[in-house]
Amino acid sequence: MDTLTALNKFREHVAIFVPLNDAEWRALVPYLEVSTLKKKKNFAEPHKICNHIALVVKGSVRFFHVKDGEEITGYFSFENEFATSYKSFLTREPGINYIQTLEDTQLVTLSYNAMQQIYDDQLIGKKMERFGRLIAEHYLICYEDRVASFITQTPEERYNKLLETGGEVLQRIPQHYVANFLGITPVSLSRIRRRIMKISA
Amino acid sequence: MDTLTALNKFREHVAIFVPLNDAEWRALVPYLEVSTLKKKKNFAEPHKICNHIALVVKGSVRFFHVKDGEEITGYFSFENEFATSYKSFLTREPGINYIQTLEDTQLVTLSYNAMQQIYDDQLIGKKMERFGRLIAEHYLICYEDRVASFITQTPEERYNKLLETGGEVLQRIPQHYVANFLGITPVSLSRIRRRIMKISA
DNA sequence: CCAAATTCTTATCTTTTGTTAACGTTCTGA
DNA sequence: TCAGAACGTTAACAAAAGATAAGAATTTGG
Repeated sequence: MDTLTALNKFREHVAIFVPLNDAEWRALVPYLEVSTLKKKKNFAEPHKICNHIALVVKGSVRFFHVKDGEEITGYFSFENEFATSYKSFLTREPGINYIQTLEDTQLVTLSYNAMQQIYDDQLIGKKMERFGRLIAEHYLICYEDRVASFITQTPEERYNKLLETGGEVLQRIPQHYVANFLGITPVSLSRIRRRIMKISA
Repeated sequence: MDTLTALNKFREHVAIFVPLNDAEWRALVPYLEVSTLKKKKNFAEPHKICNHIALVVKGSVRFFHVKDGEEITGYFSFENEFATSYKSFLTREPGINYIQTLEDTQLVTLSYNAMQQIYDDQLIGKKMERFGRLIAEHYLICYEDRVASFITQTPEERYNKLLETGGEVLQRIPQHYVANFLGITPVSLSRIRRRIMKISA
């Protein structure tokens, strides 16, 4: 995808939260960067400050922790979703997880410094504050649901819910990543699937 | 606590995120409400839209779901912490959980409508957009950590971490609420505690 | 194209958790 | 003040999950 198309995808996606007129868009563009990462390249790493927030315009990324040498996958971002190691990005402290591309992936990114400049911009500052707020609120809601699912549901219930609602993850992601995402081991997910098979059969 | 003291506590707490000068504060005050709830009163309920965000200036509240007639506690807010059923508040859809006072509690609240008016206010709109953003970002980070703990840690590890870091919850909250908070049953937490006792003894 | 790596399932065994119930203690509200 | 409710622990059993390993199928990368 060429740079212009990528930028336009970004504009479209931002418009879901705050529509920008042409003048505002022109003010924003200089802050944006378009980058392409090959498969299995890191966008964020532990012990490093995550300096960018990215919109995935093509491809996908995976969030994971490494514990005792094992990768534990926590999240995914597909096309038209944002990705950043939020805590590290916001606090300017080293992060604790990887964000890695699952395939060749194109990103439109904003650096932390660019973000702060934008917030203080005369023309678009207020609108972008709102944008930042709405993005944070959006992901806050996602996490609220997710924490609720960990507290109120069994792994099997979480998987069933994922079957009902979530398409993309189940289609495009290896099952052992999904297991981590649900908070269980791959072996355990395999057993849950068999259990469900037997019941519905 | 009298109304003026409560409002000043609110101002102080907001100042952590965005300091307000006197003119700005005077513009904000008319939107604020101070209310007192007796112990075990609901601030939010399932099937009802949560219309307010609250700062707890005195007392404490507990978030919980009800599943199969059982209460499952997910969170607490103590003094100088905000409380709202975020998803319901933001999406204007009925919530799925209770928020209930644990003791006689005093709150400074903002209604959803007030919030929207404030965001569009000429004088303080931009600053309050930032405030809303920073609050959402703050709680987003809390949730990011919490989800990571569910994915990467065992219940025992989560409890040990809580012992290290969290004071207030452990001091002021019945143990079976803490168990829910950790994603396990009260019986299981009791066993974990015994296990830890034996090791450290 | 083929060897190596990855993925998923299955089995076995161990550990942990859930469930239910009992018991003593503490708290609470009428 | 006093009876009932709530709380924490423990026990016994069932269910589920973790750990490890083996094996088949698939994918991948050189």
